[in-house]
Amino acid sequence: VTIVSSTDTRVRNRRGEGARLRDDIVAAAGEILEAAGNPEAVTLRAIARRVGISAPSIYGHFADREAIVDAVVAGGFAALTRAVESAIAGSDDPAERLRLGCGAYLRFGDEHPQVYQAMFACNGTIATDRAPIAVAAGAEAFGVLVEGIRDAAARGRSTSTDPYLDGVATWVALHGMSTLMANLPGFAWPDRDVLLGHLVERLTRLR
Amino acid sequence: VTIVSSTDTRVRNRRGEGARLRDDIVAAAGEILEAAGNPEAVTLRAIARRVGISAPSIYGHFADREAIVDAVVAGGFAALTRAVESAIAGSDDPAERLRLGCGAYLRFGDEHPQVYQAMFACNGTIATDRAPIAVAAGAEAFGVLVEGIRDAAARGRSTSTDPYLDGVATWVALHGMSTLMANLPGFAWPDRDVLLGHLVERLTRLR
DNA sequence: TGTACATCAGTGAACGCGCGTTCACTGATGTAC
DNA sequence: TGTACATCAGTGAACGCGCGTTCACTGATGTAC
Repeated sequence: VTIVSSTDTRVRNRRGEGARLRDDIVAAAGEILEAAGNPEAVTLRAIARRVGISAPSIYGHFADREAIVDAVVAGGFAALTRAVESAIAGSDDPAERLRLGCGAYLRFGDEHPQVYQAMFACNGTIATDRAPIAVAAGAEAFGVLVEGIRDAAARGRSTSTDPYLDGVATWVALHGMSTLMANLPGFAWPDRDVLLGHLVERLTRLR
Repeated sequence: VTIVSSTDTRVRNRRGEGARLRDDIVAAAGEILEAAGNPEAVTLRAIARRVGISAPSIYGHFADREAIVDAVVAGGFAALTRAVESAIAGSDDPAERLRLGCGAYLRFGDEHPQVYQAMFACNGTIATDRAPIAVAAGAEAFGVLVEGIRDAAARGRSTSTDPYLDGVATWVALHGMSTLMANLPGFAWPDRDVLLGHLVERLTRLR
């Protein structure tokens, strides 16, 4: 167990290296979000306490509080895309690549449930500005999924005749599985891998 | 458009009817949640402004702020169960009943996206106390789904051999579809009913 | 090699705000006699 | 029928808190000469 005391004093960055604080701020924000389970807990003061700086120092790197959460979300999308792409690189078989990719997607949600939630919680009123970020970044990972289904169909491993529709279906199912399992740990869930395999198989129409 | 001015003054309840304020408080909390899109916006003062009372009056009916949100969530579960049950009463055909029930579930999510989100957002740290409520109340609606699949299978309308697993699969897919469509309106969604029909058909194994 | 100086990476105190919650209270409304 | 009184349904002022943000500042670090 690593305990970061709140009385920690950080050594000041050397000249020219001030930008490193930016990364520390984003990392701290992500940790606070993950620990508190709610984006409102990611306050400038909480971040400052965790990093070991004073709150106003943050303004050298971010315009306001919201910009920090946006950076956490952007980092989450980058990490998710990386995870999925490195997972599917593990096989040449199109059906297996679909399974690996979806498994990696779900694993990301398991490991960073609050960041994952924040990534897709740019709902209506609150952060309409962030929706385009999510759409653009998520579109990349989503495109990989659709291409995977198309490829599997072309090579006779899937009976899909509408890869886009099947891709959306698979994605919403994965999303629902990830968020519900995180939020309702008390429910009598079937085995994670059985459920995942079931969804992927039926929705990407593997055979 | 109905505009409820914040300078509205409420007529005081007559003696013995004080409990009516309780319902007004829960209704106002639900409206604020739905309008603001985030549970932190449901403050005692915002509720008081909307109802036309002073903030301390709320303490006659609720122990604290959290209890109000809990009441909204409980009301949401009751309404969801009612909606699903009244929808499936519209047909005797087991496959059609599944479609109708899932359609009603999704419609509830469409019409009350923030309440729906709050119902299932009793994540880890924040409101562990609320998880049992969700599990118990949701279990009722979920049981209806599993029974529906079992019934359809018994009458030859579904090829399901594991109604529980298929029920979970259907549920997580509906949940994912509901929350993602609400949160990412900018995405190029397929037609709502096509996607819904697709998910229900494949996951409950209709034939 | 020494020194004045610009710049960088932050700090500390303070502001105004809305919040949950408490406290003592008020005034209308029913009820007992 | 009248009246004293208990009760009910709230109110108004105040508290302490943590927050985002601003402002003028400080002191170490590198650079020009």
